[in-house]
Amino acid sequence: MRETKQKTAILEFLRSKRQHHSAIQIYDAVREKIPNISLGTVYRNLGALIESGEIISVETNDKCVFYDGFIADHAHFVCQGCKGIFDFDMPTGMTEEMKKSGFKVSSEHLVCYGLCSECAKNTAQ
Amino acid sequence: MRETKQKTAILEFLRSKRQHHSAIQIYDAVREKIPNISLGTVYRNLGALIESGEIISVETNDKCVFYDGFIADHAHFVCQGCKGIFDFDMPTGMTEEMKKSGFKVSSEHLVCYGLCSECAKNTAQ
DNA sequence: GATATAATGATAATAGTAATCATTACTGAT
DNA sequence: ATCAGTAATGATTACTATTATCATTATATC
Repeated sequence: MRETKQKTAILEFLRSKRQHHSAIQIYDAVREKIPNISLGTVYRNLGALIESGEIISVETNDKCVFYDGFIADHAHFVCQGCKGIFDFDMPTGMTEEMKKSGFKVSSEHLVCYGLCSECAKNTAQ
Repeated sequence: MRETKQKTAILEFLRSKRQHHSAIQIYDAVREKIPNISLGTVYRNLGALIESGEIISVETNDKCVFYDGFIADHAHFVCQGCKGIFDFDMPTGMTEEMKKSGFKVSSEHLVCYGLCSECAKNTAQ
């Protein structure tokens, strides 16, 4: 995998923001640095970066995919009110049962849905 | 929500098989009973059944969506070898941290990736 | 059974992502 | 530093899964 300014810009953007971004959001952000970057290049690099383990992706219920440059094991919470994505520690001891069955777990994706503290406060009457 | 033979057939199929099926697989299976059912109807009913909580959906890494008529809380394991989907108990005590933060958790989706016992055995040299 | 209307089948439309291909630009050897 | 080989790019087209549209059909209520 060669070093290109497009790939570097995408990775730097994802690492600079502790948030989750869709492919188009990344495209828009990177275009400020590389105005003529192609959306295809963004998708190609996101795929390659996932493949190499430099970023991860989060798929939410409504078929949206978000990319995350923070790769330490963590769970995601999707707020159905404000649509925000929040990080949480991954619960431990989760894969015990699977390992017992002889399964080799290479990654685990935990996404929870509900209301964040703010939205929960506002909907309570 | 009205009772239709299309909806009944979809739900019965999903409940009869303890496996996970994509929309097209469901379409093909139900077409044996209702040959002229439309794929749009399948999608419409799958959406409605998810909405009403009668089935659940599992999104895997490679953008495939599978539907599951077994709705008791459980985690999914996707084998990257044979592409099979396996069920596991959902680990307990998982949402403690989220609840402590004032978050209201309504559902949790845990998908793990790796190799099932069979595929792990075959790839070990 | 007649009526109201939700759901259907057929089709077209959309959105997100992947493939194509000529051109550009990294990288390693000279 | 220059060059050659080739991986990655931008522009575009193609694809696939899903959703919307709409006239027609079938379900539930009276």
